[in-house]
Amino acid sequence: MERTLHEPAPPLATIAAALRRERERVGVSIAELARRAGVAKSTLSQLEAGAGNPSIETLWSLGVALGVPFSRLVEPPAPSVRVIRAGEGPRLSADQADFVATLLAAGSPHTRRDIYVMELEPGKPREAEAHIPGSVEHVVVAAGRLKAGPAGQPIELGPGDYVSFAGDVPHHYEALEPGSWAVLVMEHR
Amino acid sequence: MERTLHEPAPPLATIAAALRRERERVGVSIAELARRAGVAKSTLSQLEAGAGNPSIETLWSLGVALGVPFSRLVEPPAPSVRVIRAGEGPRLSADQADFVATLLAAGSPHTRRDIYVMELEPGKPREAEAHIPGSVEHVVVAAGRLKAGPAGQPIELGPGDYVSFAGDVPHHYEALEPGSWAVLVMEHR
DNA sequence: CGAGGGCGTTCGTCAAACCGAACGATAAGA
DNA sequence: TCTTATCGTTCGGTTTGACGAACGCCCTCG
Repeated sequence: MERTLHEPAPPLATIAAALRRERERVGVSIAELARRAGVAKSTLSQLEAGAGNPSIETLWSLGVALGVPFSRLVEPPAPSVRVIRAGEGPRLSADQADFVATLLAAGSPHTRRDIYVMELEPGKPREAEAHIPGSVEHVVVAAGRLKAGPAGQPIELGPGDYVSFAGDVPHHYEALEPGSWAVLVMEHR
Repeated sequence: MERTLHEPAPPLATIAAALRRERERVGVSIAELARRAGVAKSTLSQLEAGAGNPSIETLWSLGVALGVPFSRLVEPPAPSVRVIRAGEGPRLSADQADFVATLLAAGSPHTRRDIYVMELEPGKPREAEAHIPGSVEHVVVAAGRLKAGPAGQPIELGPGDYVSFAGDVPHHYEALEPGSWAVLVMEHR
């Protein structure tokens, strides 16, 4: 499997900046915030200074005391426009099939929806395990032909066709033509 | 430590479950994931066992190696076969532009995500009003070329290209070639 | 002026997160 | 069967993050 992972990126510096930003937004001192969060103010001081590598519990407490969701402290503010050119982006390849999925937009805990571009080649089909209960997969074929669906009732699809099915049972994808690809939206419960 | 009840959920057990779930989704062993993430497998083993309070850097490395956003590891996760053939389905056509959108899957209040297939023809571009605050649009071009994006910074896209941008400001879509179509995922909040 | 109380930083101690090595279990192959 | 590989877990040793106390600083009030 590959590792083309240019994740958003910087964890520690982001946290330092986010802590200071959110704390000043609330309008409270380091000492006061430390009191409310139940952490030593020395710890908080060093965190805002960019030093340190806080534990989850420490950072969680600070998030609660600040009244902001946890993710705001660890993820940089989202750029309004993101572009991922064809072929770019983090790729997840299955070892047992000619199958490459590119993650375009990962769902946050609140949106619960991942968007992939999935490229398949004829031959070995991709047999997918059952995912977590309640997940649903949506597929729109962009080019080529492919057979997809839960085990036992595969559907044959052409360009523009759409299918959705439960993802919490075993299912498979199989390309019928070379160069087939599709947009896959994976929806979680 | 005291915990406010407003905040979503406790982090410790969630992380253990999320790590295991995501790791099995990728289909990789503890040892392998530990290698990729650059952490001791003993650390990962104990984390999945529910013991421990990982540092940000440790958990971040695991998130990168798993190809999932950080927040999915720390916050709880918040049919059955439908087929819509190309050209079928409820169509929404704009009056002022050569633009047809087909609703494939409407988002429930819980999923907050609509999936469309959008067909455009060159000529009059589609100028979209600003939607409700917090909405995000995701576009994957399936065929043709189109220019899309918020007013002022349009992006030119070809097959396979992906772009996402805030939907709560005016934006537009414009086909540059005949027969252009794209998958549009509209995300609400 | 000097006492008091707030602030943010620095320092020494201690618990624990992280690591590497060793362990038993399981599976594939000679 | 014996070997070899990988798996996940457990066990000391080391590193380091969290803590509390002490420090210097700037106010304000007596």
